[in-house]
Amino acid sequence: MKRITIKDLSKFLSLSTSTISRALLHDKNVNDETRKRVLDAAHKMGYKPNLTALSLQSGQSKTIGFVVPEMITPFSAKVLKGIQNILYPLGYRIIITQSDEDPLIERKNLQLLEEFNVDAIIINLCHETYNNDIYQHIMGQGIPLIFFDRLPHQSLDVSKVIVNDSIKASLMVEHLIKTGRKRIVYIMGPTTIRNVTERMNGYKRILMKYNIFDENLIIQANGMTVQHGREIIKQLLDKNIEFDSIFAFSDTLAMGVMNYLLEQKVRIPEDVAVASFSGTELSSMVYPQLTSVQQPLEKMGEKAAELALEKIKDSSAASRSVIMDAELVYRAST
Amino acid sequence: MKRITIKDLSKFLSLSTSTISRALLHDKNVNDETRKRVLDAAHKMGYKPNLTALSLQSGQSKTIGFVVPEMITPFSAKVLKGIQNILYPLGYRIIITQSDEDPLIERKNLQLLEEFNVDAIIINLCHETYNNDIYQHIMGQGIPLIFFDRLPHQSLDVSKVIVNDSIKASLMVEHLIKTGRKRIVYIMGPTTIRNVTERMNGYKRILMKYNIFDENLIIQANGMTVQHGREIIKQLLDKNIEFDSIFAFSDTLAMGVMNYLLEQKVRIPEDVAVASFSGTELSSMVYPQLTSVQQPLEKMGEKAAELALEKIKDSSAASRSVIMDAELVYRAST
DNA sequence: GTGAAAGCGCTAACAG
DNA sequence: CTGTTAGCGCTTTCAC
Repeated sequence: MKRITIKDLSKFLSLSTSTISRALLHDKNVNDETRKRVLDAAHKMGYKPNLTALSLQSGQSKTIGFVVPEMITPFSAKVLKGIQNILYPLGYRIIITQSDEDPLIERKNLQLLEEFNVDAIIINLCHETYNNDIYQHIMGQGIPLIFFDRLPHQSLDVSKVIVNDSIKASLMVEHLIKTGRKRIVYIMGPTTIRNVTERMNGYKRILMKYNIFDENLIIQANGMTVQHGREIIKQLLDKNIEFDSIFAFSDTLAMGVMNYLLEQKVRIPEDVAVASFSGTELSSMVYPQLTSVQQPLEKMGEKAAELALEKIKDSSAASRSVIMDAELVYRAST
Repeated sequence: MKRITIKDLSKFLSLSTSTISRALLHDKNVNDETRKRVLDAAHKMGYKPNLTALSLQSGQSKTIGFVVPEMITPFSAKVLKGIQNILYPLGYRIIITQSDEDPLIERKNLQLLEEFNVDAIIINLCHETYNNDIYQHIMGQGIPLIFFDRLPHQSLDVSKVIVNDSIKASLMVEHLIKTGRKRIVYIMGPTTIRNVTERMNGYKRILMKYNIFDENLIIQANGMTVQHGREIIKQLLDKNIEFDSIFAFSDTLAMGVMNYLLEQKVRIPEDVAVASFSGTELSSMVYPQLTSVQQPLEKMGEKAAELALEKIKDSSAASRSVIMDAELVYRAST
């Protein structure tokens, strides 16, 4: 019932607590015999170190905060997986907070994590600039901040993990062109998200190269949910703008687009091809299965965790930007 | 940079740490004047209590473990939201672990949480019986275990939160019957999950009532992913078994079924109606939108958190089972 | 109404 | 190689 402590072991073995501690920590300054006795007893009595005591002692909470804009899609869960891969074996706890795409909630979450005294925060933010002051504040408190996917606008000196949005967007759009599409719509999310612009740049560059760029084909959704996708494609159809394919900023936008098109008896990909950018399981869960730029989310999580550890170990370590390679996956929608 | 401690305040105000502590805790044994000075200074200097120290002192980690089988669907995230609603304002941390539908990983996760010294664990398990010994062990350590959604088989004395699977399954199947369907297939998941059987019972009962039960129409998928849904419906078609509708155990199974049917040019719902049981956003993200039994996931999370708190406060509190009401939501797939 | 001292579980000087 | 002591930040007796 009650947890066994070092003190219990010390009484039981008639050794000082320090010796027990040393033996447990595999300190060389312990007689082999003694160490064996201690380890045996610890095992038999089911000794488990009290992490709270360790935290207090070391001044580190051994806790990492994870802040994400949403958990409706598997996106964040995938990244979390990667973070857990690295951090759980090291005895770190991970605390997750969801911001619901609301900078104000994100703000609260960050404050909460500060109270929790986390050793570092890994964050995918929901608005480029809104919370810059808090990011600064957190970092001022000596808590490393690692960004992934969506970055803050102002070039804070932070470590980050991203994919090369622009290039991969180009390649995906080029894929559409090569399959004979000419009127390619880019459905973008809110421009308060850096990647939205990055992917647009890639889109624009390749279309210009092929001499088929038409700025009327860039349209902006008010958000990034399936519902937003439905709304924006409806508007597009209502305006009678001609198009033969869609490049959507996210899987969810693409799903909304596809749903609405299918309802209108538009055939995918025969009449309209659809491609997106993301990398979640969603793209292979829908009908038709969605061609998409697949980000290595789990790996990104692992990398982010490693960057966090670097900063924890040495708070003056230089910030690093890791750019990972995303993969184009062609499915039935194109 | 460095966190302000009670000691800092004590030096600054020339008061003992005990007085500071008392003032901060709104103990009556403090002069109003003094309290005001302390509170002011604490605020100005940005004092934040060190939760780790509090934990060590109180013997409670103020941390709750959350164990889920998967985070691909928004199911767990929704429940988590509810848990956070209750627990974050109270200063509790929440640690999440994913079991990937693998009892062995679940086992590891539980052990991890025990190491983390959590005050309670809220769990949605992945196999009815496999880890019973660990559940017992955890409870033996005085850590309350709260189950939701999927329960352990052996009737452990634990608090739990569920919906009335059987009744709602009946109602959903009756909805299919009332829209003219007669050959209704139940696609079930692994029977190592209690709800699978529960929902089957509901399905069976109503079909028998209408005198159209045919046990050949109960088929079992090997898992619960979209892919499993695809495989099982393919088998069904290959076997040339006649059917006009599907009641799927989960949203993901239903999605796999729908995808495959659509690929085979089967019309939904004209040729085959599809309904499922779950309650995640997925059902309105797919085409056609999926009729589904919607569970009040966020509320379930809140309830589970409350049950956990009850047990934390008074470890001898009686276990409670909360049965929540699920709602039938009719969409385009039926 | 306030302070001194002990203790939560552990590690890390410092002695010996 | 082992033991003693102090201290991480906080609350909580026990004195005064």
